[in-house]
Amino acid sequence: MSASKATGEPTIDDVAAAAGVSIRTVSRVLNKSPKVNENTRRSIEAVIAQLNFRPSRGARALAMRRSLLIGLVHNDQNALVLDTIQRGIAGVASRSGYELVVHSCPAEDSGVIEDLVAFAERSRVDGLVVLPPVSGVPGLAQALNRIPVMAVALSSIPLSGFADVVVSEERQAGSDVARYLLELGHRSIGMVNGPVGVASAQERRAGFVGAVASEPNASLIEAAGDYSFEYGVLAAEQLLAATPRPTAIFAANDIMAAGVLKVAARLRIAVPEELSIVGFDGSALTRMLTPALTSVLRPFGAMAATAAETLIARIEGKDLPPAGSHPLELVPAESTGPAPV
Amino acid sequence: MSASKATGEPTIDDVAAAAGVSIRTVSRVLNKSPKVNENTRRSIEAVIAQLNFRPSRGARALAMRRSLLIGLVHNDQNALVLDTIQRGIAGVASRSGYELVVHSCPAEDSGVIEDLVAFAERSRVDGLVVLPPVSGVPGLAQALNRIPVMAVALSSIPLSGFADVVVSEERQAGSDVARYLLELGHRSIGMVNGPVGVASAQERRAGFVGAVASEPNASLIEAAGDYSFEYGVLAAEQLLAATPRPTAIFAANDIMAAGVLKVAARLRIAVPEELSIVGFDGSALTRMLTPALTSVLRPFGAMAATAAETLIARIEGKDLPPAGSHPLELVPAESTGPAPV
DNA sequence: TACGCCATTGCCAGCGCTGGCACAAGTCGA
DNA sequence: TCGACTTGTGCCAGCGCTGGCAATGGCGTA
Repeated sequence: MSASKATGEPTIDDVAAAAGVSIRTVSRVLNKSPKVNENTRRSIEAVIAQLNFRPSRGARALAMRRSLLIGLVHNDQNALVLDTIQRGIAGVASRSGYELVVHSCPAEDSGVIEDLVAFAERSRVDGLVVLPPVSGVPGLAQALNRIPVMAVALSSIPLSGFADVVVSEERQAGSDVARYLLELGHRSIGMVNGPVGVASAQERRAGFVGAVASEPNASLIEAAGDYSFEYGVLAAEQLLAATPRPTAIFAANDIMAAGVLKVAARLRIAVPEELSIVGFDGSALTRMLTPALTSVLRPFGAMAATAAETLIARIEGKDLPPAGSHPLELVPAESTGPAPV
Repeated sequence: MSASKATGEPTIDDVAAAAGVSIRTVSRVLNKSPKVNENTRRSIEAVIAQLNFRPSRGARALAMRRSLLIGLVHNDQNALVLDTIQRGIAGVASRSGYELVVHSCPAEDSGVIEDLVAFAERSRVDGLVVLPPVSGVPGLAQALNRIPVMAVALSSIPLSGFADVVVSEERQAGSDVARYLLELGHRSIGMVNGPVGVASAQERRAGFVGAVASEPNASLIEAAGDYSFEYGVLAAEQLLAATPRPTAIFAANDIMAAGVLKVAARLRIAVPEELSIVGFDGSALTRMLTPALTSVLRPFGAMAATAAETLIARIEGKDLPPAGSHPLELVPAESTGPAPV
């Protein structure tokens, strides 16, 4: 009954004793139950603050049959925005009493599902947030059907089998980029695509391709990509060897755009005078490159927060309107300019 | 007694029943206790595999009076290497039954300690790994004295008050960079320093400054920095306005080096013909810049793994020899060359 | 005045696991 | 052959918390 039986930490019993109520009432306060008298609540809260009491996560998890943990799964393709995303999720999660457990996927495709399932079972998280390109792995949703899973930044194409995805307006953004380049006078345009399995990349592409096609004089060449810098380099070498050489290239993420920029420098093609380059993500990288990269800003923090909110609602069995879509914003910088005459 | 009382998950009781032993013996197998007969162990492991049983983290934590959670604290200065570090920690942790909980610190200095203490109490992690520059916050070690804390990438200077730090050979690396630049013929040299509170940055600086000073004809100008890109830009503007203008600049991390590169481009100073630039960290950024950045590769994954191993040993009360130091490697790339004549 | 109802609060029984013993069985030297 | 060990296993008692009731007290209403 007295203070801190084993660990030295105060327990709910200590709080109850000090406040002169039963532990059940303290528990109600902790869980924000409405069935507690306002005065009682206040006095208990005062005792909690005074004792610096924190409920034991383990005991709570055991009694509630939940772990109060949310998992985040990603791989290093997201390195540049990982912090933003983690912050977005952790903020929402901690407000609801959850903590964020992260797991990096192996880089290779093979074994991703096994690895993820093992992680989910081992860590006993209550729900999972998955970032692309991991979320594009076929069969993932099925393999993880024991717990709620949210995918961030997938498009509205229900390709992936996930019940819940946080969407952003990829198609619109793709067509925005195309129109921007067309208005600058570009007619010979290249595109470095994102991974085939990632739906958002496909929507982005669809928006871009559609808008370019609407201009009769414009031609488009595409190259495959997987979001990696190396692939950006490869794709750029391919595109810049084409005849006629593109005067503008849209890369599906900033990292591949950096690869394009790198190749342009090596080939002594002036950016933006001879070649305009547009990236995607609006990551910190855009500022660091020379010239600074024109890119499409994706609100990763907000998207992650939305994902976390929806996920927690699902875990707790609440109904929440489906997450609305997030707008994307084209941010012009130094890497784009009028088409050369 | 029968299967899966509440959550549908198999419990240790199910395993014990199926294997025809008591739950205590199953528990011993789970905890790798040596006091189990080899045959018994094998048959229990078979049942565990067959039932796909995973011990409940909550129950385990409650009974062991530990959360089996390790916290990682960082802020976005580490964005580029965050994934590597998380992977390094998570790998070691999961092998020992721990999971990694991450927390991003607020960017502003004020309130970092309060935020961290709140996180540590709320999440009930068993131990914490702290990355710089967060680890350089004065008073942090004292505030977190309830749980073991490891700091990664601090130097051997016991400035910070942490009992355990994973060190790397910062001083040596600093002097390596200096000698490298001196051998290339540079005599007018600039340095963009790291944050004042971060001991590793100070050691690095000491090694660099000392080695430059050993060359009688060499002169050094320094500028303050805080690891951010913006500060790299500011520092570069300052250094490149000096007379005589430095022919080489060493930045305390890659991100600030990117800022220097940016300013050089803006001022139309050719790199490396007129100005050599050396970064620090060996992050992915080095490849993405043009010219590719000469940098010092820090083995973040290995350092993180060492930190995790030592931390877990401390949590479990084991004795472990203090973490050895990690060597750093200068990796020449395109941003450095002979001093202009 | 008696009854039913609502707002609060307390009691009991676990959640699934591990620590500390006690105990059964086998081993060995005297 | 017997006690003294060693090895392997089982039993009991929680760890700190929450869920489902039952219990309490105050009040309006018939």
